[in-house]
Amino acid sequence: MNEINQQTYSISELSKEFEITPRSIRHYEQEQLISPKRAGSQRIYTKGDRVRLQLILRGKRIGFSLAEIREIITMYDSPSGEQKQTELLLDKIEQRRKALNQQQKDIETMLLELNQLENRLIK
Amino acid sequence: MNEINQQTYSISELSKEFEITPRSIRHYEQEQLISPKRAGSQRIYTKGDRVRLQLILRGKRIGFSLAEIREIITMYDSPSGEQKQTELLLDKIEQRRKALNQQQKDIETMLLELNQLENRLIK
DNA sequence: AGTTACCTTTACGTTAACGTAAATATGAGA
DNA sequence: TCTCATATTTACGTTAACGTAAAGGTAACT
Repeated sequence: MNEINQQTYSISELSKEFEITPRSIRHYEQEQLISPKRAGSQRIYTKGDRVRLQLILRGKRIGFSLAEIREIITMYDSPSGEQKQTELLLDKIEQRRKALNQQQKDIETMLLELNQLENRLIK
Repeated sequence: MNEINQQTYSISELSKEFEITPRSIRHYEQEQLISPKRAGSQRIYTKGDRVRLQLILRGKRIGFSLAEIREIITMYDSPSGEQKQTELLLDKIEQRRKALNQQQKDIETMLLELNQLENRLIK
């Protein structure tokens, strides 16, 4: 039992599921964030591609640029072989983490401010 | 003891403190996010303006557009008088909160993924 | 064979958030 | 008075992230 359960998706299927335009998905491909296979000229997306698309959209919601998301993605795709490269990756991971932690703080303060504002209004 | 401790800032002082260009600050003014007083033609920023600028930058770090930030700011400046308006404001607050909660989730998943990636590299 | 529903590539258009340059004003110090 | 630092307004330029045609290919009904 091999080669079974290889579900794939068309571009319109994914665009409907995630509520984005096909144009956006093609744009992400053009920006090297995703690389679907082809059947002739038609793009075919695997489950892995779908996961990657989810990662892209998650990054966008957090406010990352496509360039930043590409950096993250290429970290995932790194051969994980050479030591020097690994150091660099760990560095970048640490940077990302710091930015994300800062965002967490920012979000929490903003949530607090919203609460205060709400209280002012309700009172 | 009134009218004391009214510290103010010039545009370059604020731009240095927050590591942004004066151009950006003027842009925020043009977009109605801040409204400093003037001494002749020169802009003079009060402590309140400074706080507002911090709010702007915090919003930016979270990934908000200037338009969204302006919405939040105008919520703060609302007269808090009419009931109908108040309802609308509470609605918008709720929307903001939902978006922020989603972002918190997104950030946490991304932090988890970074951890996994790191473990893969260290192992 | 004709229409319909998707798909493709190419390419110009648009918006946000500034960058950058030019020309000008102003107060402080040498 | 001259120069320097800092300020102003005006306006065109730039980049990212798509939007929006336009022109055409392909597989499946009718």
